[in-house]
Amino acid sequence: MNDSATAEFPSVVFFGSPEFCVPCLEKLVQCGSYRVIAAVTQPDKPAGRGQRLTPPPVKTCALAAGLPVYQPASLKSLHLEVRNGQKFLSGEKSSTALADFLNAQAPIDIFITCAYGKILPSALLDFPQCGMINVHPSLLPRWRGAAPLQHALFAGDEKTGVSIMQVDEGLDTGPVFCRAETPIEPEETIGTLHDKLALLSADLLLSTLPKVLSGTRHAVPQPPEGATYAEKWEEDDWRINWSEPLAVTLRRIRACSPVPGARTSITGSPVKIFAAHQTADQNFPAAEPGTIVEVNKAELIVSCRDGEFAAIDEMQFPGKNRLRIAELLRGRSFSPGQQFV
RNA sequence: CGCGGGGUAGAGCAGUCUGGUAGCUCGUCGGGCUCAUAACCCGGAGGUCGGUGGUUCAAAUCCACCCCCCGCAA
Repeated sequence: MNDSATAEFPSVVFFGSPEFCVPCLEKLVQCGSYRVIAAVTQPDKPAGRGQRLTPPPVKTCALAAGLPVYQPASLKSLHLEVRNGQKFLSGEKSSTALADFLNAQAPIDIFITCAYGKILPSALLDFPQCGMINVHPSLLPRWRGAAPLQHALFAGDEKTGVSIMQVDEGLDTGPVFCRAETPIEPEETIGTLHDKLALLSADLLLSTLPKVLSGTRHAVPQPPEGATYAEKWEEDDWRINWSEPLAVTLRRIRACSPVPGARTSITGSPVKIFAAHQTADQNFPAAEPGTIVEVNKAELIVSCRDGEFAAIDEMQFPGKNRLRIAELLRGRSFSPGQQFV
């Protein structure tokens, strides 16, 4: 056992699952200033075509870095007790191995979480010296919760960002150490925003972590005013309602592009729309929302509410590739009067 | 073995059920018309119909296996 070389580095355990938090884990490992002793992530799940068991991205990243990986199905049973001034975790079933591991590694300096995807019990929050901090991709207290990126984009916010906070019992309610802002560009999609904030998260984490560990940065409670919750971004949110104002429809499309794709349907066939814009020329006959008012070689123009018109730029039919509108129109014909529903 | 769709010219598609000359829109190349054009007219090039094997006088089409892509559901 020779840990004299590493003993001086703060020890951390990383809790995270999706692609979004991979840059955080990568930078944490690569910067060489921390002893990342394990990654905790969701269990492998059947995913994709064929339902093959698929590891969460964080697992793949952690294994590549040679880190131990724990994937408890549940953390609910974790319990903390103090014996002779020493903290001990105990857990049942799937969390037993993690509890044993953490006890063996104690004392641990800090737990870091980012998009782990499960509620973390208070027993865990109290175990490390500095508790647990969370990297949350919004400007807290705005957009606490599961889908802050989509909601910031869909609400038409002009800026968003990343907050690093002390985790407490509530849902993203803990005091905030540090925030970083970034503008939401007019053409921003969930894809571009995701990538941007994933990198910003990693940068902010690395710049904030030393101050948190040294106690030189204190967390400030979130102001109660301005708190909003970003519910999960689900199927209802993906569906285009052509009776909504055009601006809402365009933001919905951007908040769903490239995944999962904003849904609508035409002539009985479901379709996804990935990009659209407001037409410069608004000189089309008034028509029911969702009605095709103009089709030519390069354009498919749809009526929305209030005499506004959307030109569809990218669309996909089931079983087919996602296509720019001009390509799609070569193999498929539409006529004015047809309805998107 | 989760369910389903698909692979045909550079792009997007039809043709497959009911086997019998390889087709459409666009692009591309050449020519024409025009003050001009992304418009229009004429002409050309470009395909071993995803792969392998089988059935047949004959396979894009029917049968078997394989490869790749996409959608749904989780």
